[in-house]
Amino acid sequence: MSELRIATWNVNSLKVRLPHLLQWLESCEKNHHAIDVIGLQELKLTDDKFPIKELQDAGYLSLFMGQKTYNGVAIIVRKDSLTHLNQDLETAFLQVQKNIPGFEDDQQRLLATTLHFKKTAPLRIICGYFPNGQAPGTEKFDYKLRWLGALYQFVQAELSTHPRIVLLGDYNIAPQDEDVHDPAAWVGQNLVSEPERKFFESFLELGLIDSFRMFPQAPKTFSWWDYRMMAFRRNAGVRIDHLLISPALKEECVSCTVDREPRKWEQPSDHAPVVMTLKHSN
DNA sequence: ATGGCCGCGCGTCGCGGA
Repeated sequence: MSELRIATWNVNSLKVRLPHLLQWLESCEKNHHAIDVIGLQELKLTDDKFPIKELQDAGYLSLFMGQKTYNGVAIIVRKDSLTHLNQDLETAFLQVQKNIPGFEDDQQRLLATTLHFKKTAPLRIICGYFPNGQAPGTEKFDYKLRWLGALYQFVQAELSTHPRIVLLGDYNIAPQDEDVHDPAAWVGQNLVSEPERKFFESFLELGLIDSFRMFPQAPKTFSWWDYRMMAFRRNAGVRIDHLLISPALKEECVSCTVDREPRKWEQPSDHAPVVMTLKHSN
């Protein structure tokens, strides 16, 4: 039996959070829970500033697409976890897709790639930083819905060619009331409004599965807490970071958990990493 | 108690985040 760990983390500036990322990856490795692949969001840096070398020194290869100030996504893979033929930057990331095909966008929000791991059959990883949306009725919200519509089309097409898909990232959608600390106060608000939740549902209707909800979870488990109002101490959060898996992966999926530890560290990201484990019997 | 924070840029406040 071997395990593969896949994570998602909105780091809210990779420049600021690189030490946290490296520390977290190292601590996972030390605990014999090494992260094999992680999708990052909100890099907030241009490609020339991406810490390729620091991550390579930590044993990880990087695929990234940044921009100045806002957005930016990356997929980082543990070199040793890849098949020997794929253990360098030129060959690690196959079938790379940058942003959603056919959807004109200046904002760098989506990366997809196929990875060939030693432990399992190839996986199609789609890493998204879904638009925040600001508030229903705004232009940014319209953009969020258009982006979601384009993503739906893309994922539908991907499913027909790639059976083993992980759609991970910062969805900026809390799918159910149990994913919100105070559902009554949030009714109709951004992140929980009906059209957003309908889109989340539409991905489930495509057959994707919210890996987090496959398992019993502590009530009030969240992945994001506002920096203000002592939200983390009060656990006033929302669960908006998700790993959805295609049906082909359901039997292999054995856990999905939020790691709250890095949120407690000095100068943290406002998001916590979420980790999913696939078990492959061989 | 509807507020309090944080990161960024060419900035010393405004914007975006969620």
